[in-house]
Amino acid sequence: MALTERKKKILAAVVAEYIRTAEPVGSKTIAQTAGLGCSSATIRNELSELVSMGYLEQPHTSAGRVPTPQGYRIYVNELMQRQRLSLEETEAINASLNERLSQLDDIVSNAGALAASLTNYPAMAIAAPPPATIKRFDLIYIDANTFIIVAMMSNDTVRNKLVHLPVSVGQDMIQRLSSVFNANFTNITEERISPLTIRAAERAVDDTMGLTGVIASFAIEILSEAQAAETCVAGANRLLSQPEFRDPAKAHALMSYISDAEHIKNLPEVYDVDGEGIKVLIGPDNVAEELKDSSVVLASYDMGDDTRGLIGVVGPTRMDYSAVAAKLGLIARALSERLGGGSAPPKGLDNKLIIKEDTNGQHEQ
Amino acid sequence: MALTERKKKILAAVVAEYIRTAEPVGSKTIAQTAGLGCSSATIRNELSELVSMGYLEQPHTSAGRVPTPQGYRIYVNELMQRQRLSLEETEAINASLNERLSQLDDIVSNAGALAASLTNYPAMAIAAPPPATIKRFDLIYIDANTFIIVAMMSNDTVRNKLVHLPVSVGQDMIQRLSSVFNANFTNITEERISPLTIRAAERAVDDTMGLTGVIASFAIEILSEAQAAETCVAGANRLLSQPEFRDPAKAHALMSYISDAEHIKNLPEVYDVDGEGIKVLIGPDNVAEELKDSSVVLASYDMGDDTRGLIGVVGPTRMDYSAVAAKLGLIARALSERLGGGSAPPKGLDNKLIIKEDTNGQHEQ
DNA sequence: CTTGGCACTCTCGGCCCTCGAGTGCTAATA
DNA sequence: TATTAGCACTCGAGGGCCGAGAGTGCCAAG
Repeated sequence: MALTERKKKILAAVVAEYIRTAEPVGSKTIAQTAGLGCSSATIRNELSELVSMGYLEQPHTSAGRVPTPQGYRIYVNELMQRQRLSLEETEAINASLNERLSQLDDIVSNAGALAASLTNYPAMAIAAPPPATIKRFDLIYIDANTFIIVAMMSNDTVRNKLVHLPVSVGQDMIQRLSSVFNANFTNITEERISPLTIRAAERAVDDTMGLTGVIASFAIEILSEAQAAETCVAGANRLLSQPEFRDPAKAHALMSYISDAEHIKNLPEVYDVDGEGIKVLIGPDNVAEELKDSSVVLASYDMGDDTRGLIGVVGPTRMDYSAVAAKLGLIARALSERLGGGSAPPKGLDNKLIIKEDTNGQHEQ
Repeated sequence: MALTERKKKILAAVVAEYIRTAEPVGSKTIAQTAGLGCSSATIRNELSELVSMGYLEQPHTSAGRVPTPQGYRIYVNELMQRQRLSLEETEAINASLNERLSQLDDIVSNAGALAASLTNYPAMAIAAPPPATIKRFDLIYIDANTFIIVAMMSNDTVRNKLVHLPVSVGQDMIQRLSSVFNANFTNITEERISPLTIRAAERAVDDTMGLTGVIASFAIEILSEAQAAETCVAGANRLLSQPEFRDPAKAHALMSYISDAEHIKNLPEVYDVDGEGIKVLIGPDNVAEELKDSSVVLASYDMGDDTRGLIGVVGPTRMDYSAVAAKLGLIARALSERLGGGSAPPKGLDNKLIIKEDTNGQHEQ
């Protein structure tokens, strides 16, 4: 049986009210709020049909109705009115975006943190960059025992490493190493670097001190890092403000699950979000057992370099889909605008320097 | 009144048992477990004195005893036997350490994650590095529109930035910029870089395109970043496995507090942990209102370069202090061994290359 | 000083009851 | 045929009551 117009209105009202209050919704409430001119008895009849159609259910005989996952599905796909964010909200979001993204240190984790703070649900962000290669090596000679490897990558990031040597090395050797690596180790993928090619390079520069190996392993390391998906999870604690996680055991289970970036990285559903769209996974839609009682909303954005980034939010099935979708959509669009658009410089920056950078200093022995 | 030997034993038994079970401890339990040959009636007398001395309290008249913060204090300072970690545990910890720290990407967050997973409490890690300066600039000319800035810092990390120019620049200009910056902007702190000095440099190289400003702002940026304390919080969700956080409101409050690195960074108590010691802050010892019901255990370790790092753990006052102290101590010692010891290379590595590195690539427009 | 004994206190869990929200059904009505 | 008012029914939440059990404090005897 198809949904009559009135059934749709009633279903929408039930879902909206349940999202608001987290309590089963009764016929009387709907008669009052939904504003269709009929009595609660009529609504009751409709409700019980919606139950038998599988869109609603009753926790027990004398309780109100609660949406089923199918009910949410219909709501999300057809009934929900696209929430128009108020001007203030849009402003606020843009302000946060500007503030957070001015220091573009780590887009992934910033996008995640932003989504979490705007939606008040735990958020995650993923970026799986396209395979990168090294475009060019530079070896900077510091002193007889020290040099720096600088590698410029095909995606225009730069990586470096400081090498201290227990033995002395001449500037000429550094020179030779540099040209051999530029000749043989640029524009190739990780798997093309083999012990064989390394031995060959070693012989070519007459290296008896293992320098070739050091540079090669640095190359391997940054190549494999460059293709690893970056993930971040932010604001997991926000789960606790949701009444459905009043039970600490439940809360703990889900929080532990989503707090582990490995889990997120391995979610298959994450990898088929199409283009600009927003994807909503409701309860059992989720593949992971731990998420079967929760919902996930995902939005993708253009990171430039043919990369798409993904931001998402996790919450109870009783999630405020329309607000979340609106906010994620806004963030995704804003990010696409800022980062995307191929290699053309973003408007308004034409006469400024365009900079890609690599930062962060660490130690290693 | 001083604590008699027997009172000490009884107090220790109460605290230990309460830590184990999270339930008030009765006189009978102690008579049986503590193994001092006297009856529960005797213990009762002693217990009530311990109550009037302020080391124990009763939730209600007919319940067992629970330690007060002062009780924990005495326990931690005098009564607790230093837990000897079993061989397996030590092995396990060392194994994790080796695995996690082999990729020394980010010591701070790795140390935090490690402490959390070993103790099963939320953990935090902080490192406030000593002020660093730039030792040397290298500008790598890529093409007429592109160059890379490489800055080697006094703490032997290397930072870099890729600069795209909307105009063409000759290799000679890059050359000149490099020598001016090496002459005027090395070995100085951030505040010594002023608009004035930048203007001077600009004139010196005859720069009309703002290149000087770009390099100078990069210098400012990395100098200020280098002196910012790095912080990380890991495993906040572990709080939920503690019975004292069965109440979601409490759990949420504390989790939100500790999940925010800014809060952690600003904890004053964090900054006066002396040398090798382990510091235990019990309930009201904490300055932050949010931590008054919880305890914090802190251990510091030597990161080399005269820097001390800090790892800590947050939990209910009913924390297993002796296990936590033992584990944090072990981690701190292991880290000190690996990272510390001034600039002398760690033993066993003498004939290997010693490497300090800087990695991580990012974008900026 | 210690200890067995005993009365007392307080919490916890189970049980019962009432209250109220909400339903489903029926019969009357438009 | 669709709607509605009315009414009996169901079920859970909350409150009060009670008994069991754990633990205490005190007393008098060893």
